[in-house]
Amino acid sequence: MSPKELISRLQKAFEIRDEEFIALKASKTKNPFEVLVATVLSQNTTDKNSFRALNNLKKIYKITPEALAKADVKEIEQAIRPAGLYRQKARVIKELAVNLTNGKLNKILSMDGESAREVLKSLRGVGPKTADVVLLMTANYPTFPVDTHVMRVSKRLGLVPEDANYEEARRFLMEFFSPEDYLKGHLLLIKLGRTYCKARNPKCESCPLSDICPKIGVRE
DNA sequence: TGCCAGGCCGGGT
DNA sequence: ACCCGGCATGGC
Repeated sequence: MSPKELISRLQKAFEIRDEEFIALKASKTKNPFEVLVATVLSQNTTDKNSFRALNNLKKIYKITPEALAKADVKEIEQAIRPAGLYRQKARVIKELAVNLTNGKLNKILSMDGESAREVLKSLRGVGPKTADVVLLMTANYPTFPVDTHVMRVSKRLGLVPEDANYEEARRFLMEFFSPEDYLKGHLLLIKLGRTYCKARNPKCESCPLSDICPKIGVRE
C-alpha cells in the first residue's frame, strides 16, 4: 500500500481533517521551549498525565527558560508529579531552562536540521525521540519521531524490520513517507497504536488496516 | 493487579 | 554497538 493511501485511509478512519494538523503545528511553532518541556513531560507517560503535569506547572511558572531557570526544583517536582519520573524530569527541565536562556533554543532550531538534532540530543534528558518531536513541530525540518507506538505499529505493518533500532526505524519511515506527510504519519500511527494496534489485546477485527496488515495474515 | 504509558541515562558487556 | 536496571505516577 502506498504511503499516501495509508495516510488517507487512517485520516478517514479517524475523521481528522487537514486543517487540524495545520492548526496543531501552527500552535506549537511559536513556542519551541514549551514544546520541549511538554515533550520531556510526555516521556514514557500517557498524554493525560503529561497534560496534567504541564498545566500544574503553568499555574506556577511561565514556561520560558528565564522563568524556569530561576524556579525551585522542588516546586517543579511537586507540580509535575502526575507525569511520573518526576524527580528526573524536574531536574532536566530546570537544567534545560538554565542552558537555553537568551533565545538559545531558537538559534539551535535555525541551524541545519541534522546539526540541530545533534545539539538537541546533547542536552541532558533530550534523546532522539524528544529531539525529533521538537524539530518536527517547531522547526522547518521534516524528521520522523519514533515513539513506542510508532515503533510497534510500524513493525507489525511491515514498514520497518522487526529488529530495527530507533535510528533505523526513523530512516525507513522517512523513506516511506514523503516529508510533507511526516507530521500526519507520526500522529496517525500513534493514534492507530493507541486505538487498535495496542501492545496488549490489539483490536485487529475492527482495525482500519487489518486487510493489509501482515500480522493478521491477510498478506500484502 | 501487574503491565503499560508519545524515553533517557549510566554502567556493563 | 547493544542490553539492562532505574526512574514513578496513574489507568485499565
